[in-house]
Amino acid sequence: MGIVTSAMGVPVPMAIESHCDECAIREASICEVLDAAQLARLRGISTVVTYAPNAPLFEEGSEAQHVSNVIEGTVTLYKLLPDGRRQILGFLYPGDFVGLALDPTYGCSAEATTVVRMCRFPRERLEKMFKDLPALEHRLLEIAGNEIKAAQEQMLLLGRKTARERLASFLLVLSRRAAARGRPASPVDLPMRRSDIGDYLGLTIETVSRTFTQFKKAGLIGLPNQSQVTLLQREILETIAEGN
Amino acid sequence: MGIVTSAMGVPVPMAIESHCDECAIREASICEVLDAAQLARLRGISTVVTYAPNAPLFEEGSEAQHVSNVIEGTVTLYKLLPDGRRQILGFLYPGDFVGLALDPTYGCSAEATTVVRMCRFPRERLEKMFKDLPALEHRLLEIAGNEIKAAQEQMLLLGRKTARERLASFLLVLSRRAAARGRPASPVDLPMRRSDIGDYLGLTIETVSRTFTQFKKAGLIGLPNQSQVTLLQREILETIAEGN
DNA sequence: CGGTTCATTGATTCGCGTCAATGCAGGTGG
DNA sequence: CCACCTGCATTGACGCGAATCAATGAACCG
Repeated sequence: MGIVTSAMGVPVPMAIESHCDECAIREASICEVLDAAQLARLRGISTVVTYAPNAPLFEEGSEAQHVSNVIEGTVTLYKLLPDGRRQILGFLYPGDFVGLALDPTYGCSAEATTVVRMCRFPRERLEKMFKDLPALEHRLLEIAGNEIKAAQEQMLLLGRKTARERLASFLLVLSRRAAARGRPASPVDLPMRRSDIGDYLGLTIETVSRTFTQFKKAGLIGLPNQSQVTLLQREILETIAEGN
Repeated sequence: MGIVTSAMGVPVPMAIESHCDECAIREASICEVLDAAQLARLRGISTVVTYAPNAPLFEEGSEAQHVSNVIEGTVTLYKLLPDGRRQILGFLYPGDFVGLALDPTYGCSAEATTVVRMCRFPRERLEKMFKDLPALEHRLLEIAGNEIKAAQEQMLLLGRKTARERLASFLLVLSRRAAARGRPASPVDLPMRRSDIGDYLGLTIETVSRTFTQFKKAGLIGLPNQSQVTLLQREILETIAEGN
């Protein structure tokens, strides 16, 4: 493996690879809309980089030099208040897109939750490529639309749902997401810590923990270990998540 | 003026006009990136519609037939939980864009807050036009990026800020928005009701009201009437909004 | 084995929600 | 012109859900 942090504390990728022939997520990423020739051009400007867990990818307000696709692992996007309060905006999984193509500065910070491999494009070069590959821009607009919808759902959650409703919603989203990727819908993986879940749902660690045990005692979920949840009563969880 | 609601309760536009030569918001809307010839094509598929206050524009989950630009008035976007809890996702002002171009169903509901005039495009026809006018799609991607950033800021507010911080943030955003449109930054207009502010900030009417009077007593704002706020101590409000 | 990190659980506090009353402006009809 | 409504905003009293503070457990690791 490689360097994770330079002598000056500046984060740098752990490792840099190069190709995308056997890319595991190609059909889920921005490349899916391109034919072979176009893909070759895109590959020309892409680099695969690897980050260690907890490595910062970029910080809010800094110049957005790259735009990336997650290939492996999960990435946490968040914003901070000056006193340290944190709001996690999302957890990105393989296939997810990082960095708005057209904005020259990042609106939030990002760090690797697990070991992360990403396919990275220099933002400016990608942008120039839009002129020749309108399909690429179309695809990004599609992705942006999905993100907006997800953000709106999250605003409903943060503004109006109770702790129980938030956690139930969270578990179901993870479960559906896993199913959509061909993974089992039920033992749901939680690659993040309780504090991350809390910061994502606008709750404290303690409330997250208490709500987990409450669900467990009610027979709605099983907690085989800290990072897995079995959904035992999916329908009841769904009712809870919708606020009934 | 025209019909506001048909006999069957189906909402229909109050009035329909036609041109966009003296459009007040052209440079702020999606049209700004087009030259005269392109604009003529776009105009060909556009209609100006007017809605009365409280008229519903569309409902979550329904088919997205149009995509529009607000010309005049303000629009409220929101989501509901089955028991009636409401989260307002945003207030749209002249120049703002309604409806993600690429999604065939609406992810939220919308209604007119005031009298509203909008420039409306049939979604499918607009989409077809993308092929010839890539600049249009580029502009939409830009708009989507701004919306994502705003949504992220709002998630921070809803998940982590206190009532005071939320209201201060809200007033400042409105003030900056007004200034950016060449209006005075200080007596801020509140075209929406207290309950709308509450549903936008994830608070109750009462908390919004109490926080207003708290700010007023502290000399931070003035409340000449129910729908206007004078920002007397902008810097202090800014400190509060950032969480200090 | 002690140290570190994270999760759980309990006791208590507190900010905001809930419930209820009052105020206030605009509109309508007598 | 006034009495009365209606819709909103304000204010107060009280309660609750989640935060805070604090202790204990559990897993992992050098």
